[in-house]
Amino acid sequence: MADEFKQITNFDRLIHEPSRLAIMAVLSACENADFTFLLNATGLSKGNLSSHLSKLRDAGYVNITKGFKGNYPHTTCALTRGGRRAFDAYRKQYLALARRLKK
Amino acid sequence: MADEFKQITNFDRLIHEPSRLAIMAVLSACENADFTFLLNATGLSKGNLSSHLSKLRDAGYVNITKGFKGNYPHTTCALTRGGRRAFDAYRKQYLALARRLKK
DNA sequence: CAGATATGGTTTGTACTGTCAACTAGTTTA
DNA sequence: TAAACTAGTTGACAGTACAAACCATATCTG
Repeated sequence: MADEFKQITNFDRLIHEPSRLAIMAVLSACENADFTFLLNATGLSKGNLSSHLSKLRDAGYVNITKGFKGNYPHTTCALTRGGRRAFDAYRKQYLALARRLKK
Repeated sequence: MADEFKQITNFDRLIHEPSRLAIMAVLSACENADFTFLLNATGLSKGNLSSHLSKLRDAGYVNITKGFKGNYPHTTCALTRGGRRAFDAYRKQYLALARRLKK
């Protein structure tokens, strides 16, 4: 039958979590994005976004750069090479299951 | 831009969890399955499978029937109507994101 | 100038969840 | 009768997500 179902349990949970999946999806599309932009794009609360970003940074998936824009602090995020690789791998698994579910 | 990314955070987490997603995917394909079959199909441990099944039953997504097959206890599981509906809804969201990720 | 409000976040607390190891309960084998 | 197997369930523990509170600074408002 299908190892495909077994594969599901191997999804990268760090990415699979909906909040982080949204973040990763946005970042993979936008190349780099600031905190406020992610806030709007994902609909997450600030606290949530902050902690998920920290987790993704700790995993080495995103790079967080803090600086200033005018007088306000300003945080920009981008996928690292590793993050992009991890997301590509996830995407592959995701799409494999999608093909299964389509039928 | 895209509400699609916001939609991600609305995934039904009960189904989205990889272990349960595997279970639901199998059940949606097989119409009804016994414990051992699910064990093999998903690769989960018995304890894990048991507790996830309980959760899905508590949510009203699967129906669990206990009986005997010969002398051994025997548990069969099937999606309820509600479970099938929920899974269909999830599938729709899943595939919508898949289309996004394909590009 | 004092106070209120906005920006851009971080930290904390709580409640939930997933997972594995250990256990129950009965059956077969030798 | 003792060991090993089938078919599960339960308990304990670690990890997580989320909201609410908090912080620092900057800019308006009267």
